[in-house]
Amino acid sequence: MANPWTMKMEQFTRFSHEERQMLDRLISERQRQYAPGEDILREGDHSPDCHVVLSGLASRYKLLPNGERQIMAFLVPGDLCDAEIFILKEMDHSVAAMSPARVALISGEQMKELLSGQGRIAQALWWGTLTDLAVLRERVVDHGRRDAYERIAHLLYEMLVRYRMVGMTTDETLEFPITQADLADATGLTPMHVSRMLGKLRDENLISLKNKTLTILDPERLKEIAGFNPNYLHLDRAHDQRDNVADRAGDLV
Amino acid sequence: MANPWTMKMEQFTRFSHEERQMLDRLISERQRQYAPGEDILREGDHSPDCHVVLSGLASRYKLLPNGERQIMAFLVPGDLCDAEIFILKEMDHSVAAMSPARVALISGEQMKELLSGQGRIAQALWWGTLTDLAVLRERVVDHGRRDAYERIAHLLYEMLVRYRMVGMTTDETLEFPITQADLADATGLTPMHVSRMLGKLRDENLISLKNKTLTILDPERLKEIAGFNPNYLHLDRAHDQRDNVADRAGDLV
DNA sequence: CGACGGCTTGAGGTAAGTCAATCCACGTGG
DNA sequence: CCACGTGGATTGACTTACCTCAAGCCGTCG
Repeated sequence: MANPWTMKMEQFTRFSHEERQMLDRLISERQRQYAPGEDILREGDHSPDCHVVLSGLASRYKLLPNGERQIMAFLVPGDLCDAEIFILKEMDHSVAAMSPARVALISGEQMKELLSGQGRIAQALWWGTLTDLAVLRERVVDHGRRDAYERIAHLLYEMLVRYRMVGMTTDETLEFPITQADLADATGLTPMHVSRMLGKLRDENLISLKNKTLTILDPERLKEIAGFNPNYLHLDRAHDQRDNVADRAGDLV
Repeated sequence: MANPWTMKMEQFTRFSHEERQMLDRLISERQRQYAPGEDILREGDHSPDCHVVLSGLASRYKLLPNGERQIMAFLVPGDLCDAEIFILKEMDHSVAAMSPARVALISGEQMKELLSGQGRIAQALWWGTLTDLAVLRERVVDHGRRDAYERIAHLLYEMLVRYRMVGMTTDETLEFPITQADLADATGLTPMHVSRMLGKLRDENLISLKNKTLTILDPERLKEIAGFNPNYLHLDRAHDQRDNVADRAGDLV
């Protein structure tokens, strides 16, 4: 079973056996467990290490002067928390675990070597960063031009595709530890309104969500409602021959 | 007078004479002029060249199925349009000129060499991409947690700082070819509401905007209203000794 | 002169927010 | 085993920020 970091990057390119072994070694050297709600990185920090989520769920967020929180992204297994660490002086936002999360620590030095190499790993890391950019752009579209209902539909559908990428689900059911308050902070809505919209999605038999478990009952219609266009995820290999479960992400796009 | 690309990157690091010459040469080899409204890159494109804005203003945008447009970023001189070009298969959004714009073309090959080098230029390019990410995150905060008035204040103040970075203004006055309809598509508001909010900013003697010229009359209060925290721009050298005009961007932050 | 793009202003409508009560699932301790 | 507290979800009545529709203005250009 591949590690999620490798698995994610292999949506972009295929690694050699040696490359896979190297990535496996890197993430197994040092790991740390975080409790739900615990900060992995805090605004203003400068950690010597990069952090890769291996299991659980995390969020990027900012706290505003008035105490409000805006979640800018959810991080699923395989996602890098802080690509910036070896270039920028300090974090401009925080990252917190939303469920029990296992995180691999990779030294800035090792990361730098990976990135400045000529190989596929350097390319895959660039791909990851550029894809993060694209996901964030889509979030801006979400907030600017989709109403609450579409916005939540889009977010849920995107989570499904991203979970697929790293083999965290093979059907339409996924772990979903995100509370409605979190969802509100991510979508720019109030928890009450999120509740109403989720209720509506349930009433329409599009999703089922209970006990931190989300099932997409009607992916096709949900995708339609969300106005979901998968091109921004840049799953270049999505329609390759099926050689592992992660490739099934291609079925959704 | 330094070219804006160099100037922007020197907010992050100081280049050697040779590095500056190299960058100058790269952007002078091939250039192209675009008319207002003309597309520089279109969703689905795969250009062999990277594009750097040298003068004028451009925007990243997406068109939605229903014909609405969402502007995700404004590009000022010194900004790279398409860092993705040598990694991703195709553009997931478009870029258009908003005023007469001069753009330098740099071949993907040359770009790849710059990026995979060990020197300061590679680092500065990474810095640029990571800063784009940070600006986009701030846009999400804007849309999620600031009301129309604060949102527009924030956008205007950010433009002032970014113009400063590349020496496009030394006081509080800048070229502002962005129409209210554009501003509406960038902020997720309607043009009518943008008009009302600009009117309010004018009434409060915070800005003056006519003939495509914007003057920030009261930067201190505008910054306050916007809840502007400059850390996300990562102007690491902002408080260095003042050796060129661009460093005055540091005065605002 | 009229036409047109960009901006402004007003009246009325609606999506989403606010405030507040209630409910439910849980864990914890007496 | 029940009492209780707590975090999360739900529901309802009322408010508001922003939208829609529509008219009118102003400068520019053919």
